[in-house]
Amino acid sequence: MDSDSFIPDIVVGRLPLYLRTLQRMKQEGQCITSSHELGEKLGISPAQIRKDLSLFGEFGKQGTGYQIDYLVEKLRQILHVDKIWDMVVVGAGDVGHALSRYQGFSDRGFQVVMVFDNDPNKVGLEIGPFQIQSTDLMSQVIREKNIQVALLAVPADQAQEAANRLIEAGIKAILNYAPITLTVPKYVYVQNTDPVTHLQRMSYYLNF
Amino acid sequence: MDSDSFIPDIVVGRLPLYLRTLQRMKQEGQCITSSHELGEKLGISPAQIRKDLSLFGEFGKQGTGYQIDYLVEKLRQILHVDKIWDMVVVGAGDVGHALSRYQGFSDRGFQVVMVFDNDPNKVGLEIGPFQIQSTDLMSQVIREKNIQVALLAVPADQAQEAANRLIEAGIKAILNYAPITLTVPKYVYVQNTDPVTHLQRMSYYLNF
DNA sequence: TAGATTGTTAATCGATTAACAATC
DNA sequence: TAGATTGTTAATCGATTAACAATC
Repeated sequence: MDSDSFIPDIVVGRLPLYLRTLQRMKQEGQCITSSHELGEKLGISPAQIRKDLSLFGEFGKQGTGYQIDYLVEKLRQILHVDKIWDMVVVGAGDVGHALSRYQGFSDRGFQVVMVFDNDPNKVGLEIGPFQIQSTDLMSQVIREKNIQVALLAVPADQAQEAANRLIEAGIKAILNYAPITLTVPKYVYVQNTDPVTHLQRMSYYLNF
Repeated sequence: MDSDSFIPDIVVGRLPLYLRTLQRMKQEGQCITSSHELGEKLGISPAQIRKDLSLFGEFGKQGTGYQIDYLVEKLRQILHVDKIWDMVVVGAGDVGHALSRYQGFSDRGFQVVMVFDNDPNKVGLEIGPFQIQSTDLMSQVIREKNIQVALLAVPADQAQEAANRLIEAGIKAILNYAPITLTVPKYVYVQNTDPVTHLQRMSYYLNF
């Protein structure tokens, strides 16, 4: 291991999958696993899993494998989800609604703390456990609470402008649900989840 | 070009992004673009875009670039979205609800035709423009209508079983919203959209 | 024509895998 | 001990980029 070495982003992208699967094994009462078993479940080669993990340390034991508890803890530290990140939801449509009520965040290092919409008719309405806030207050709240993560669920033609405002207010990571490629500074991280691009990636292989 | 050659999946994965951006340019009235301009918008090198496209044919003109209309049409054919694929939504929770009402499918080659849930208390309720159907009818409907695409939005602990039933009924492509790695035969395509794995990929780079 | 941009080749770069000594 | 599995190196494989002739 060489803890100062550069970690390829493609490796970083696999770590959450390892963590998710390990936590599931743990939940099912399992205590130990191997790169072979984990790879089997994920469709990833055992060698790749060992190589990925070895970039961060030596977490296993020859002849035995990996203690699930310990590896989960290490991965949570590596991915910075050994705390809970506050997030804002921007856009109180159907997607924003689903995100506001999603139960799966808090176990895994995140929580929604506020929901914003620029439609005055929506402001004040209940959405899950939140009251919809005006986007007029957005920058201030983000700055005051030092929020770094945003879930962007506005229509495509408003997404870039909303992203600009979020970044200006200090947001560093955006999970973008709008079907558009955002232009952002290098220090801002974006992940896209447009359902249609995923579908089109599959329809390529389908026959009519 | 060599139309019989194997296309790497990583290339297939970029084509929907090209298509999405080109359709947006078209919508804004633009007629011509270049690999340079497209790459600029997507954060992809011009050489890569030209190379990717050249795997499928010669779509551009030296000195000029690409006719957007023509390239859009070709990409739609390549990705098999020059028709509309029928889809079923499985799971009528918040995510299923958002998917059932999502306005962005039909423009881009897909449409939801039915929504299923195994909760008898939900069956019959309205969800967007649909009535929730019992999963008892699911296999039959999928088979009769020859549906190949499913949006899977059930809780994690029911996802594998639901996937098994879908595959058994003839589903070939699953967009999986459950935070779990599905085990499927090789002829079935799965894309995952777990929001938390995306978030964790970003939190790795964030500082407390 | 001069400038621009394609399609394609060859070179570079990076990621994956095979193999094995170390060791539990 | 014998069997299993790690961490790591070197080899292989694949993807990206640089460069340029062709040509609009």
